[in-house]
Amino acid sequence: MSKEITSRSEDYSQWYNDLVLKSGLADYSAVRGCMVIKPYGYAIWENMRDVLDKMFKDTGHVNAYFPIFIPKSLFEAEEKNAEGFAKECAVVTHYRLKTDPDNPGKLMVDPEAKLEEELVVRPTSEAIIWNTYKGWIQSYRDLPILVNQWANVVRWEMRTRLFLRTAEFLWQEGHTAHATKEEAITETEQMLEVYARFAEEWMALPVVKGIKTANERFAGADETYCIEALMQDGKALQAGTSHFLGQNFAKAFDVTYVNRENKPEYVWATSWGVSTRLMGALVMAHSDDDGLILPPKLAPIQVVLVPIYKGPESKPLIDSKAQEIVSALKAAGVKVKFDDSDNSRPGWKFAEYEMKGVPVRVALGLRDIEQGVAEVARRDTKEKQTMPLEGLSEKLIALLEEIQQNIYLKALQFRNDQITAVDDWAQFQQVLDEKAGFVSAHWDGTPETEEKIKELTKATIRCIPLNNTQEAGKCVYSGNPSSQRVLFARAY
RNA sequence: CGGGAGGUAGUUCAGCUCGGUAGAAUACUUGGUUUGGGACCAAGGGGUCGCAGGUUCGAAUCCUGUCCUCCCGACCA
Repeated sequence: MSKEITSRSEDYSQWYNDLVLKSGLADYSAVRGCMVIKPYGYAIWENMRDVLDKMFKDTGHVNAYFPIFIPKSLFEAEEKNAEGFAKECAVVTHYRLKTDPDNPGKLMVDPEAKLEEELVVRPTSEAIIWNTYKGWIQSYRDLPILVNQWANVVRWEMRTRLFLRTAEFLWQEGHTAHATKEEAITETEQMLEVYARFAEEWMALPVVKGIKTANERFAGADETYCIEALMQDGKALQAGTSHFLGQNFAKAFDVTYVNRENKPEYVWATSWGVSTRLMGALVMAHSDDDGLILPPKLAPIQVVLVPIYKGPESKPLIDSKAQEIVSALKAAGVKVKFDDSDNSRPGWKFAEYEMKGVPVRVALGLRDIEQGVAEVARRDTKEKQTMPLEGLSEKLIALLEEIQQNIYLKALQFRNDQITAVDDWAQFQQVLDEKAGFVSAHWDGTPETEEKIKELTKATIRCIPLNNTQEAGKCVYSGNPSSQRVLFARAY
């Protein structure tokens, strides 16, 4: 059939592309580097968004929306931030088209309609937001400001991959303003914790919480916190970041407040974000050669019910029994689909829903009904079992929870097996080439060594884990003294 | 942005070397038989050959340009 997926062992990249395209998550578009997120993929993103949005609100944040266009003069105000993004900015220079006199029926950019000041299409919104915050903040009584926005951003990437790196992507960006450094740092850490909890409890994706080195830090931040996940091919993926921005943006945009002593102070800032890249992480973390494996808590369809008809007279009986099951599951809040479509047979449906990663499939035929049972298949292990119809919905709900737990534990074990402590340079390279995953090694703390290691092995320091054990050692590359191990990996 | 590969029916692809007016499988539509792991029979519809130029009596095929995708590299919070 045309739905064949390239196996992971044959070509991991192709496997990923096949999965995304053939399970109906996304499509390529007519625009370079930009994808169409299809309804099935968008449904997963909506689930992620809804959960995160609630978590943000539970921690005191509110949503707002800022413009997609940022005047160049605002964008360049915070120099490091501007420089960091300059190479990948889309820029609007004109505001009008006109018919092309030399090419009937075609349009051209109207040279008369040049903007006085170019508009940068936001690669991130710190500039426009801090320019706005200046007007919102006068006194310590105006702080903190805890705002999040759900938006699209554009980063003109040279090489794109579905979900993992696209020119346009969807994300949320939180931007907070605080009176004190301590409060801002607490906020940064709190949001990292939110991301980690979301990844582990909802995506079933174990992550390492850590701090980025200066080289890997967000442009304009004093400190970047991150959650790092490991994909099945042993490459690391940065799944979310939370930045302590210090007073950099407050100074660039002159945002001050007066404290209780009526003295002006610069405001402290944070920003934090996760994007549709999480979709890529979700796909790569759990899925297999037969298709997606989705964690039940984020799956658009948690249970699919496939009827097995036998002769036209069986349909009413099977349908009515199926409806009972559907009603019970729906009443319990389970997202269930009853696929009674007649244009494909059961075997085809089985394969299709496996491809789409639906966690649980229930098959129901005359034989089952006679015996008062149904055939239940779980996607994560491919195991089938027979369950009594009596109390079926409770059993299915328990099974969904078990699947959620199982794929997390499986990913956790894989991740833990893929952290290798290494103490000499030859072994460092060998582990990267032959085993991949995270390499835990001593580093002398200098950007030069980090750069050199990247140049030689393509591995970067993914993070310095939070609450890292302090132990004396020697840098795996330079041999200089080091006080702790850091995690290296080749990354997406 | 450099190197390589590709773009022909909804999809996967053949046809291109050697120019002669478009083909398979599958999907789709209709009717029928079916249904416990990707059903079968019969009939039917569907493509400005990525786009734009050029060569030619004639271009999917040859030439030029351009857009999109994949792989590798450089780049990337």
